[in-house]
Amino acid sequence: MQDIFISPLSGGLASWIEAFAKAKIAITVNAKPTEIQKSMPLIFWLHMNEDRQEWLVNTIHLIQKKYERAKIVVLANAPNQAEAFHAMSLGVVAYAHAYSPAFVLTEMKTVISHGGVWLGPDLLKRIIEVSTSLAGNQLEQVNQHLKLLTKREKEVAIEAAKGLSNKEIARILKITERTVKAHLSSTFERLGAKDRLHLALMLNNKA
Amino acid sequence: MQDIFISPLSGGLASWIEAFAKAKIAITVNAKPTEIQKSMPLIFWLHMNEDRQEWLVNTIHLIQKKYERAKIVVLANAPNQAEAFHAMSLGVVAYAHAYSPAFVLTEMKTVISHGGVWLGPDLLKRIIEVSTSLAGNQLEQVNQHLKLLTKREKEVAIEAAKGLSNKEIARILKITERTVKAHLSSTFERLGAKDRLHLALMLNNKA
DNA sequence: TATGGCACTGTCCTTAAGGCCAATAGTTTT
DNA sequence: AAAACTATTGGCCTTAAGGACAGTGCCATA
Repeated sequence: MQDIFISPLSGGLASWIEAFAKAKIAITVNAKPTEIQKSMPLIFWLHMNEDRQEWLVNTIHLIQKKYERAKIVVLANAPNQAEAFHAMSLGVVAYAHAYSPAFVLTEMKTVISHGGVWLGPDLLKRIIEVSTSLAGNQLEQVNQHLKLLTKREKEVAIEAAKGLSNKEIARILKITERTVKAHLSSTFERLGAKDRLHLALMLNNKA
Repeated sequence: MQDIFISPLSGGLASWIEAFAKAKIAITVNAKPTEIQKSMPLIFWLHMNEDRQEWLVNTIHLIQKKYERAKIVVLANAPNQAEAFHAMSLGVVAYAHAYSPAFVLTEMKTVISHGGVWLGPDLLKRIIEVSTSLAGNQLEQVNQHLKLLTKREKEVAIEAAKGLSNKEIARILKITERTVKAHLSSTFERLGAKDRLHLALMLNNKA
C-alpha cells in the first residue's frame, strides 16, 4: 500500500509523518504522476480546507478516473456532517478530522486496506439513525397506520397527506367533497390524528 | 479487552479460536456472570441463527443493561440487510458474517476497540445510499429553505411544520396570534408554499 | 335473517386559516 | 438622511376544515 497525502501544507502534518514514514506528500494529484504505478494499491489522503469544496469534488473524480482501485480518505480541518455525507456518497472510504492522532490514522489504514470503511462515532450514529428511520422502521410504521384504515380511507388519507384539499381529493376519487370529509373524519378517529396536518406528519413518519 | 463469544455451538467456530485464543465462549450471557469484571472493557460476539430474532434483541438489551460500556458484535450465519440495520440501530458496533476469517475478526476488534464501527462493504454501500438521499441533500434543502426566512419567520415556520396551531405558536413565542399569521403569510410568500401543510411537507422534505 | 361494517351523501354549524389593507417602531442598508 | 427590511398588531372578510346528526344502499358474516 502506497500512501499519498495531498495537502496545501507542503510538509503535511506531524501525525501523518508519524503514522506513515514512507508516505508521499504532494500539493496536487498531478504533482508526480510518473512515480506512481497504477497497478499497486493506493491510498489517497486528501487534506480538506473549509473553502475548497469544489477542489475536493474535482480531486476525487480525478483520482477515481486515473486510479480506479485507489482508496480515498478525506481529512477535514473542520469536519461537518454534510460534507462527510457528500464525500462518502462520492465513494470516499473514510472521513476524519485532519488532526487525528497517528494511531487513529494507522487504524484507518488497517480498516480500509481490508475493504472496510472508517467512520467517526458521531457520523456513524447519524447515519444509522437516518438509515434505520427511513428504510426499516418507518415504512413499517406507516403501514401499521395504513392498515388500520379501510381501502377508501387509505386512498383519501394518502392524498390528504400529500397536501391536497378536500375538493381536489373529491375530484380525483370521483366522490363528493362531503364523502371525502367523512372518510377523513373516520381516519382521524382511527389514527388519533387531530387534523390533516397531523395525519400528514404521521404518514411521513414525523409524528 | 475481554472477548466473550455467545454461541449455541458449544465450542465456537475455528476462526474465532484462531483470532482470540483467550476468548470466553458461552451459550448465554448469564452463563458465567461472576467471572466477568464489570469495570473492564468487554466485547460480546453474538452468534446469530436465522431463527433467533427475538433472542438477539433480548440478549442485546440484557448486555446493555448489565455491562453499560460493553461493545456488541453480531456474527450472522446468514447476514441480511434488514437484520443488520436493526442490530445497528440497537447499538451494535459491528455486523458481519459468522464465518469471517480470523484476520477479519481481529480487524474488527481493532476498529471497535478504538471506538469505531465495522461494516461490510455491501451494508455500507446501502447505508450511504439511503442516508444521502435523506440526510445529506435534504438537510441541505431544508436549510436552503430556512435561510430564505427571517429569524422570527423561521421560528414560526418550524413550529407550524410540527403541526401546532397559530394560537399555540403565539403562546410559545409570546406574540399575538395575529403576528403569527403575519409571519406565516410572509413565509408562504417567500417559500412559495400554498398553506401550512405544504410548508410542513417542504420542511420535512416531502415536497 | 339480522347485525354490523363500509361507501356514500346531505344539511347545519363553528372555528381555524389565510388574504387584504393599514399602522407603528426599531434596525439595517444604501 | 432616506429607503428598505423586520417585528408587531389591528380589523375585516372569505373560505376550507371538521364536528354533529342523519340517512341510504351494499355486502359479508354470525
